[in-house]
Amino acid sequence: MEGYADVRCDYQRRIIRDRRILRDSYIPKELPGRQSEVEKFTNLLLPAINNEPSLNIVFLGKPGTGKTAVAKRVITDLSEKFPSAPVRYIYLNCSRSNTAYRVMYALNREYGILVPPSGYPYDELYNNFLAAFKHTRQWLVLILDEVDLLVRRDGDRLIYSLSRLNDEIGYKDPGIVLVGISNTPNFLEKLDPRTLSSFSPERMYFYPYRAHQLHDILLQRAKEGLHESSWDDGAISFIAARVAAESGDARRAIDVLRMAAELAERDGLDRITTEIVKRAFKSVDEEEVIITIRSLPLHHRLVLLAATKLLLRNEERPGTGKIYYQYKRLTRDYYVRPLTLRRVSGILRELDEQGLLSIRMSYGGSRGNTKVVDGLVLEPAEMYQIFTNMGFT
DNA sequence: TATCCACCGGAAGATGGGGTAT
DNA sequence: ATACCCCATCTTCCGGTGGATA
Repeated sequence: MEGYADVRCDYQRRIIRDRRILRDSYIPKELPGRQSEVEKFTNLLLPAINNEPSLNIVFLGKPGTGKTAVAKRVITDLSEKFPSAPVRYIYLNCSRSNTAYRVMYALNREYGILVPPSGYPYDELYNNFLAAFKHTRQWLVLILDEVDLLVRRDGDRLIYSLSRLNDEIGYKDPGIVLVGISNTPNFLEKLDPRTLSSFSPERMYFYPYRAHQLHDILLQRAKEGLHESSWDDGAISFIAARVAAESGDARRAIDVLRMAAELAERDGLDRITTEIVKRAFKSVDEEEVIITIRSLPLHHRLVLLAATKLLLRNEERPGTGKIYYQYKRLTRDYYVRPLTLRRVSGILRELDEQGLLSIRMSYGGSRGNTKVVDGLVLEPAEMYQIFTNMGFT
């Protein structure tokens, strides 16, 4: 796919001006629909800039609601605007640093301490960090993105020790401002009460974008990233309306715009139309599924394939038992030892969380209670096609 | 109303892989 | 060589679960 992209660029660049702007990682100067959040977050950090205690903060909201964008926008703006403030900003994504140890490892590195990525006692890294932090005499604004992943995997000991730190530090000394970003709205309920009471963050809720906000976001990306008059206004409104109806996820809306631009260029068109956008929705769904499956371990793939095969055979709502049986046959074909039922049950849950299939509980009385697969993200035939393209049968 | 089906899901421990320090 | 540390993934064990059934 990458190879084709290069060729395409050589002979046809009628639509896309700057591909980077069509990615969700690009953070524009202005964030449409999130100006008040930018303002609120900025104000919450101002005390630290003035060398005064500042509240901890948590961003709560579904994916694609602008949490990361607001956080990054504000810290880059603040560090440019107040370059000599006694504040240091660190952004960490907990999908990579998903244990307390790894976060501490990252913090050690940020403060110039070289430690091995594993092998040391956690407490030693913590003490390293504490000493270095005190030595700088600067406030630390620590943004932990996707912090719910960290807590789910490793508990809340990191949040506990970092928020407790402020109490132990001298009254007039610089402290830590913890900013947690969570995709799960009930994140705070999962914390230990003791942790919650010393963390006790100011909550900022991020709601799904509405159609007009998505429209503004898309228009901004189009103006910056696409050539002039290379899109129909109707096409952009269509994306905004449909994404608002299904999720309000700006990341998805931007993805669709990017895909529509690529499809239009590939077809040699000079503008993005509503027709192209409709195709782009389908391509984005499929692209996402393929990427997800590629990142799946073997047994996850086999479980998904087992469910797909059953659905393909018009088996309605297969339960864990049937899926496990089918999965065991697949493991024979691939000469691997099958995992236990307990594990496969867990894998089904994980596939559900990744959005590849959807699971429902079935209370079947004398036939027992079990999880039941309601359906796949794609049609079973499409899913099966993806598997065969990957060499599974 | 007690029982029982067929699986649920938490807890704990095993396994095997990475590492440091002495 | 030995003793310790971190970590993801899986197994083992086991007390639930809720409606159909006897």
